[in-house]
Amino acid sequence: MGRAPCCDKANVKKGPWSPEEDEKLKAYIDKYGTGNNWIALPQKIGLKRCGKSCRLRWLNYLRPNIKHGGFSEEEDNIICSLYISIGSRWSIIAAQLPGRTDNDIKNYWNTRLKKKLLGRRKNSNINRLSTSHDPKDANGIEEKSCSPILSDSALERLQLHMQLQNPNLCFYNNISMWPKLLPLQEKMVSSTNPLMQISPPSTQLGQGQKVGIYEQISNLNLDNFLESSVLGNLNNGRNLLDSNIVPRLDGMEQSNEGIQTFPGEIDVGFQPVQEDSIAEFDCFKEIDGSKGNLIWWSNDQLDSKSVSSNSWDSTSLLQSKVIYDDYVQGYSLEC
DNA sequence: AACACGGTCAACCGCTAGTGT
DNA sequence: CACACTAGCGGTTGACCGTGT
Repeated sequence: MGRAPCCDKANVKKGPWSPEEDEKLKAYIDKYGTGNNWIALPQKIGLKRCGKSCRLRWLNYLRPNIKHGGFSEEEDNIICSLYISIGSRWSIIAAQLPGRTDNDIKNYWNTRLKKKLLGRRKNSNINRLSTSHDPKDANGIEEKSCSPILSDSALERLQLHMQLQNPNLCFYNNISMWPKLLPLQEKMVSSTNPLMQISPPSTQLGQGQKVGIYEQISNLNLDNFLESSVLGNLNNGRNLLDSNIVPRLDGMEQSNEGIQTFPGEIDVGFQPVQEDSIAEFDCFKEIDGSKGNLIWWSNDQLDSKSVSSNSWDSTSLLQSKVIYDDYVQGYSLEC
């Protein structure tokens, strides 16, 4: 037994809205409001439309102060930042952009922004994938393509991750991009965190360089880092980059919220140690030539209602694992 | 001029969470 | 507690339009 339809589809008009329909809907809502019942609304007005359709039309088009098109560079950066951080939570992203609808942002991302950001990177990534794995096996027999089968979303975010890893742009590899830690913070971080005492061979210091928290992070799993930053942000209500952070590398299983443990991987989590200390964080400038800042968002900057109402926590955990698996699958030497 | 193709965007669809009974 | 119903969300579709051939 299927679900009952929300409306009588036989008597419901579909397709583009006429100006008359718009006027009816707008006039009614202006006068009476939605009455918190979209299903009943079209009958009251005398519109042969589904309630859902009315709602969508109002929210995406008729609502006051709606902006269409003409996204500013600042808006671009906000969308990019949030997409990298939280993925396709369009409603959350839209909540940060007054006058923009989730539908608008979704369309804008899918049709323009994604291409703008990924387009230039695409070729180099393809090259990397094709050259990093010999298409022929030891016997010279051409293998079936081992190109990673990534979900679109995972691929996009992976590519953006890689974009952030660009040696010329990435803050992991570019010390000048590292956020400035307050002296006290740096001291706290280095004195309390075992990670800071671990200096892998790859982190030999060059002149004028320092090994700090961010370089240590760079030796860890990138996805863990990014996903943990998001999880730390939303699950704990604290922002990795707003607060000070302490990556954890203690080899112990962690079950705390916001701490992810992937099989066979170093356990990486982040603990805020000083919430009122805000590190400067402008390291994502000029990604793909953009002059603006990419912004990492703290929980209080996000609409916590929409976040929580979206069951974000559980899905993000799953999603991050999927992305992580995709990443491993895609770039595994076994491939 | 006619056609093909690709980009854009409004609208629809199906699913899920929340709420009321 | 179970069920029904609704709002809201993200993915997808299809019409429209501009551009290239």
